Amino acid sequence: MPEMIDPNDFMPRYYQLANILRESISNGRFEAHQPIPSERQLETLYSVSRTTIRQAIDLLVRQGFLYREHGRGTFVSPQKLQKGISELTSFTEDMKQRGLVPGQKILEIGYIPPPEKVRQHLELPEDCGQVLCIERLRLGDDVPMGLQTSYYNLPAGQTITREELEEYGSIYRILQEKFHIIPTEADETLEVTLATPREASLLQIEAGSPLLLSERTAYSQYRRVIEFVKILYRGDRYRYFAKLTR
Amino acid sequence: MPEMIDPNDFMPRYYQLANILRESISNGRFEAHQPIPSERQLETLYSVSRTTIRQAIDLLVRQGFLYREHGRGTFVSPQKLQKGISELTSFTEDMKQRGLVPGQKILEIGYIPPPEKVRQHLELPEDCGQVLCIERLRLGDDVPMGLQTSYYNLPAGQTITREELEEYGSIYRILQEKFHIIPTEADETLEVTLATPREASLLQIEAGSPLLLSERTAYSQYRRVIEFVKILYRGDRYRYFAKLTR
DNA sequence: CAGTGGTCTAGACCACCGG
DNA sequence: CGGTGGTCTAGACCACTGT
Repeated sequence: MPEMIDPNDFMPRYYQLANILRESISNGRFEAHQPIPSERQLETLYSVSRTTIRQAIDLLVRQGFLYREHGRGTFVSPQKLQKGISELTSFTEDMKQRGLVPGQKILEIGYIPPPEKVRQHLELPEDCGQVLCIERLRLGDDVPMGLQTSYYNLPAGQTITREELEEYGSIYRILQEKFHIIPTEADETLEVTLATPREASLLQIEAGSPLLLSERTAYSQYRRVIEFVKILYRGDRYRYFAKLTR
Repeated sequence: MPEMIDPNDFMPRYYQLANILRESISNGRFEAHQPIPSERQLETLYSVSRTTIRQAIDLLVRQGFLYREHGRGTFVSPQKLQKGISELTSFTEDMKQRGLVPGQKILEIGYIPPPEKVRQHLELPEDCGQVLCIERLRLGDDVPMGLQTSYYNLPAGQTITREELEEYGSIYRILQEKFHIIPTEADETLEVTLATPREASLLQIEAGSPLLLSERTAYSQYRRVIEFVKILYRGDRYRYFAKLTR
């Protein structure tokens, strides 16, 4: 019954195993708070060494699917701990995870000389040229959720058009599929602010309503800054989740 | 010049090595964006196997001190990525990390029947008794930063007194030193809210000012819920940091 | 006590990067 | 090509848990 590991697959074995185990958890084949087979058992079950087993389990523990207890075993995390958070997601993915249909209304798209703060976050020199700036109203189930302004320093000669953005829906998808740039890490800050009249009218709330301001600098797999994004979320519709460890 | 690893130390070798490397980074012995010695070099430098080396480096990569590039080497992260975030910290530790002197004014401490929401977060049955509730005004450099209400379901017969709390300053310290309970994991949500007149007067702001509301459920090393904490941060003084990965 | 996860070793081969 | 990190093996001993 357990799916097997293909040694010739391009994916590493520990990764294949992690997928198999994660699948067993989602299927309910392994139940919450119940132990999964011990590492020695998995060794013979899947014919891989214990190191590989542990690498797979490490991954799932970090993702919140499993937890270990020394001398007892490895157990399945209860439901609410299974949603991996503190993950770098695009607005689009974020909405999907929340069970909402993501949407957008493009307000602006074009090249501008970056404001000082943006320039610093993008790690650009003072005499840098213009950067791509996109302002969008973001929707969840067709209702305004936030106002997003993002800045990109794309490779020379490359750009993103309004048509592409409308077609793909998500910048992260374009970056990945068109430029092979994968956002892998980001620093984010969250704070509270109040809506200006313009922000309020776009978000369909009253001026002075509280907003959650997120500012994020994202880095590619090559450790280069790829974007600086500012999102103003409606205070009454958005809640931020994080999973903390020590 | 490198500090050595003591095989007889109670700390695992990979952990000792991680400390040595982290120290070298803070000292500036290793500089930002410069490579650290390769894994094979570290193997002979510290007389431990490559597996152990990699375990140490893995730790520092997860903590944001180092990054790897396949085929090139392992490098020191730039300053701003060195502050490990998304870590579970008490208010006290949080303030220290921000360079402020933590303080508190205890408003209430005593046993109450938990409100429904609190009871659910603490995973207690409907007919549970009373739980310990502590309300404190939290200060940073003697200035009000937030209003904290925390709930605990302590082991039978155990409790925390006002005197202990004033002496230790931090609940996490009491939990650790008195009860040997270590908070190791937590789920947190952040949202925006507006100050009620009472909250405003305690925080010395105007009623209706925006606040950042954090709600956190923390788990012990035994995977038991140990606390549910609600903190209302002053919107003008507090900013939340997170480091995201994918 | 036997079984669990935690740490560790000394190898090996691979994919990737630079000169 | 040689050097780097990425993956993997087949062992070993330890600390901890339960019965």
